[in-house]
Amino acid sequence: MRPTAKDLAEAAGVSLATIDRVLNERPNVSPKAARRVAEAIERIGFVRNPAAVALARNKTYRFRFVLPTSGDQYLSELIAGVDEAREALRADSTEVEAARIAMNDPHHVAKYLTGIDHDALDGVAVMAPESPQVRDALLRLVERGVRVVQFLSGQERLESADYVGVDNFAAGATAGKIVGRFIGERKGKIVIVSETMMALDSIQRRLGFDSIINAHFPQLECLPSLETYADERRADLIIQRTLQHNPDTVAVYVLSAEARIPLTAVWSTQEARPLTIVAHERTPFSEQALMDERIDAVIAQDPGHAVRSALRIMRARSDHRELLASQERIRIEVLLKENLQFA
Amino acid sequence: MRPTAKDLAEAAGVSLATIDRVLNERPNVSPKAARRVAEAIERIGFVRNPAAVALARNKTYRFRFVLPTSGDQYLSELIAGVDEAREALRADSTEVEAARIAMNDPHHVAKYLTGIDHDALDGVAVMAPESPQVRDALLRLVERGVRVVQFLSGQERLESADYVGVDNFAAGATAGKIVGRFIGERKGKIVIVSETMMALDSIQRRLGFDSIINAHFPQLECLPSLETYADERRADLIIQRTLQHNPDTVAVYVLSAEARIPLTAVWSTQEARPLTIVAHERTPFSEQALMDERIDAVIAQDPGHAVRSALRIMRARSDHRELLASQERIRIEVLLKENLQFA
DNA sequence: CAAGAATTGAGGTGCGCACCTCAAAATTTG
DNA sequence: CAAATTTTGAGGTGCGCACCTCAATTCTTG
Repeated sequence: MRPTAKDLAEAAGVSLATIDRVLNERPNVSPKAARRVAEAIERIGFVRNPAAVALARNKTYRFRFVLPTSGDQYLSELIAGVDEAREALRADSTEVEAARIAMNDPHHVAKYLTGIDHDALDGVAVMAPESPQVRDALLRLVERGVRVVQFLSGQERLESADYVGVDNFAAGATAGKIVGRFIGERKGKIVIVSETMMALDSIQRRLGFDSIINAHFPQLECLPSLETYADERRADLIIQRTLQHNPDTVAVYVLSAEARIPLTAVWSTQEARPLTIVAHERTPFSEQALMDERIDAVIAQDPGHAVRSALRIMRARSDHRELLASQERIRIEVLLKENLQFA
Repeated sequence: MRPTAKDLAEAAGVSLATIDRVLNERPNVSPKAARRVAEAIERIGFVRNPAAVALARNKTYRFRFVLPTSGDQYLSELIAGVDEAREALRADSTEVEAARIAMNDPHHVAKYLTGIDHDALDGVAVMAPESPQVRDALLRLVERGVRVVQFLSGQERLESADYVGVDNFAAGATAGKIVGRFIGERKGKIVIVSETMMALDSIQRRLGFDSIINAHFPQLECLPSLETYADERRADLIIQRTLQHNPDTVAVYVLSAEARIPLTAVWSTQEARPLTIVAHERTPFSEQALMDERIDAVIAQDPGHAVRSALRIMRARSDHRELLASQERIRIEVLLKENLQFA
């Protein structure tokens, strides 16, 4: 039989009350008693029954995802992931919500974060661009006892918070390797498109991409990043112009999550010439384009996994529990037409 | 406040005893009462508290992985995954064990499976090659109330069991696409090595690989599969001979989980000539070879994820619970040097 | 309509732990 | 050494549910 707290009390030669004080880190425990209990835990292999703990505590957890208002299909996938998790966790006394706020003004984001009621919320997963104000607001949240996860965004990593997402330098490098190897011996230029190069993740992806191309594929030349600012007209214009000025373009790399606008522009200008095209994130658009062989590869991070991972982390931190690191590593996935695997 | 069984009883206008009968599918419930309870569950949004259920049931789950005795590094990774899961689930009254049995004689495997004590075990995850006898033994286990998962192996899929693992045809196709695109325009032959072509998964991978090469890369020719039978001497011999007879070889595809023996043979014969090499499964060997750029890509299925998935499935089946399908899909990962991401 | 069967309700117990109170014992302090 | 303080123990309650018993009620069936 698995030992209970009562068995532990006997083994340690103390009362149940003292066991309770030790296990729940209550005050008024002598070092001697603490030692005896710790030793007994080791000796008899005591492990608290999480079901009993959960029942006795009878606590409901509240976690919030803070996501941008703007955003295209990938954001929808994320929202879907949050909804799915909310349903799945309803049974476990865990409330999951998603807030959408405008991310263009860091001051506004910081204000929102500061305004969060810290005893109504156990954790937040924040997807916001880097800014000192946001950074400070996050730190203050942590100080007030809210578990913070930096979520899929190009934030400077905080010591006191967890990060969920891929290494964007590596993601860019992976894209670079795929582009380089798919093109082969041919010489030519690579058009690189981004929504904005202000974001840290875009910068890191670009750096990773360039590092591989420069080191391994000297016959290829990366053009300066084109920024669409999520503006369709602007995207059409600059992409058309760039492709016309560079008839020796052999590849297009879209490093933002949303590839629809730039690639539509590419395909409208450029009908016959075969380009190697690599984009980021699995969305209905990129899925379809992979199936149609209009995109060669997609570098992705699974949004559902990211959401679940953030929740597991916040939950574990709330309970002062360890977590299984290997399960929380978000993979840099390489998707081809062949390994899409629809469920 | 979240509704409890008591609230549900009130809402349905029945007693707690009837609620208990309905929830736990006990006999002697009139259709009328069942309907009233079902309606009330919907109406007030009742969800059983899993912590309370677990505590009251006070059941310990026992799951066993049945793995082959032979096998190299990938099997070690699997065992490590099982060990990790065992530790993680110890708290949840779940015992996880791994049994190693010889898989060469299907009769022996079937006998082992038949000998399993079905009330001492809640579920088994079996990694065994296809055979009618094993298939029947698994079916009998299911009939006796043991949850069965067909685990990472080329079994014919059973209706009454779950499958954890990738679609091997798609995995082979993915390998084919990578090989084809990495080689580019060049003409040449592809050496394909397998431990054995008796296994269903090897056959499926080969079919997937061929289908892509034939359809998209007519300049490449797939040679007949070389079978090593896990014999180092034999591998050296046949691989050397094949490479010498086919000086126009441009790629090697190893479709078994263990790439060490065949690739060592390749590298020893073939020093200078640059070959595109694709193998399966992430192991210390394949990791190192990727880092050293002696392998170009690895097609992998995460063993840790597979183990956790199998356990989640067996647990959910035991509790008659639904599970989150999206979480249980094992991805066909494409690993390059760039996206290895050491933890 | 009576006897049998099926259904329902009331009530109790226990799962393992958190959280609380109060008194007793041990230790520290002036 | 006495008083103040800290530490410890005993004991109780409740979390939400599963599982059990027994009596009361309703429904079948010949």
